Amino acid sequence: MAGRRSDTRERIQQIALDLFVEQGYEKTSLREIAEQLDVTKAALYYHFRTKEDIVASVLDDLAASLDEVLDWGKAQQDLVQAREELLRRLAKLIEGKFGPVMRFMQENQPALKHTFHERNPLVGRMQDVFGLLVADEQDPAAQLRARLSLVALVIGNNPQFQGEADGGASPEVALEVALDLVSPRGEQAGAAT
Amino acid sequence: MAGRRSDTRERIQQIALDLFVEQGYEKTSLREIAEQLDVTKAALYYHFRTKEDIVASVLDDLAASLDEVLDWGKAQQDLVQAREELLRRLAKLIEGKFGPVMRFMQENQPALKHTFHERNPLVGRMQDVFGLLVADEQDPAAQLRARLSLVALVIGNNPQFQGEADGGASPEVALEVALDLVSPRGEQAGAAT
DNA sequence: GTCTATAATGGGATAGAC
DNA sequence: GTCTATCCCATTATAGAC
Repeated sequence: MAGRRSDTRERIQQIALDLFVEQGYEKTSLREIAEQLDVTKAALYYHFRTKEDIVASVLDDLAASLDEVLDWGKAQQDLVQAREELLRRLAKLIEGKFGPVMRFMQENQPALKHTFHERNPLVGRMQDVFGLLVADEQDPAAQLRARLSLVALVIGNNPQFQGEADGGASPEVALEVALDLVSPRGEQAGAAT
Repeated sequence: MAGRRSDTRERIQQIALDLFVEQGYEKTSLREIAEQLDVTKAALYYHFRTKEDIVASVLDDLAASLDEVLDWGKAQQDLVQAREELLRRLAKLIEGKFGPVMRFMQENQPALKHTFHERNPLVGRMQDVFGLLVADEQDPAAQLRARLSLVALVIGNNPQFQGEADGGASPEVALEVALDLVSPRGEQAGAAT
């Protein structure tokens, strides 16, 4: 499915996202994106009406994939047991093609808040993710840990951080740390995995 | 000390930083900063040679305060015991006037990497902080947890996140979570605090 | 120490040919 | 579907008066 008719649109999404992650959304100009694609600015405007729409389309793609995970999670009866699998599925997403998008979101929060304020399809879904991930909604520490578990996955899959570690490992380590953050408090030692 | 002669420079730092955190570094123009201060752009250029210098001066202030904490930490013999106190001192910094700067750093990483690449006085010091915070340098998971502990402090002190939590607490919760992240693995349950 | 006025540059976006 | 050429606008930064 999806064929290959006019993959230019996808090439724009990929190159643009890479540049946005590397240099930031505001610092990256359409001229720069066009140059890397060997096309002109006007060509970009054929595929996307505005610069913002490029980001919006990428965000929509992530939202769609996130919905699959969320639908699965909401259908589970035993949420305590589902939490671990939920985190694994999120990790798979971040290890795959959505790592850059997540990193973009984490490193460009002002742009997301300011330029995409209400048009961001991820805010509500992130709330849902945290809702599934956290055991006791009345426990602020658990709320914070749930957020940190996602941060762990994103940081752990960041090539830059992977280079720093002596051991070298990372996506696996990130998942291990993330799982520990959402596992019930008070009785874990070295179980799971 | 510090008197009050020409507090305009400090007012610029504060207002500018607030706007940088709120809207992002690139989206905030000097005109906007000047308007909030009821002065003109040219006035800013009397106190700071460039827009970048405003950020640099704020970063330098944080670096100086960080050095105090680092000097104390490096002087400790029992690093295992010092780790907890180290984190408390960092928490104090973030609870105080440096919360916005830390949030700025966390939410504007592309700008910091791109525009301040080698001129950022914090990169080396952050490495030092993590070096003190982590027990086993060969353990990638511990490295990641050390980084997350700082993220926890910053997020926990973010007013926006404080509003989300039902309980309401936060700086204390953030410290609790952060401490747990750097405490030796495998034998903690609910101790400390 | 702060102002007005302006230079110089680069950005996003559009019109219309091909 | 991609191009050339152009418009309009905001930005950083400077010059020089007060």
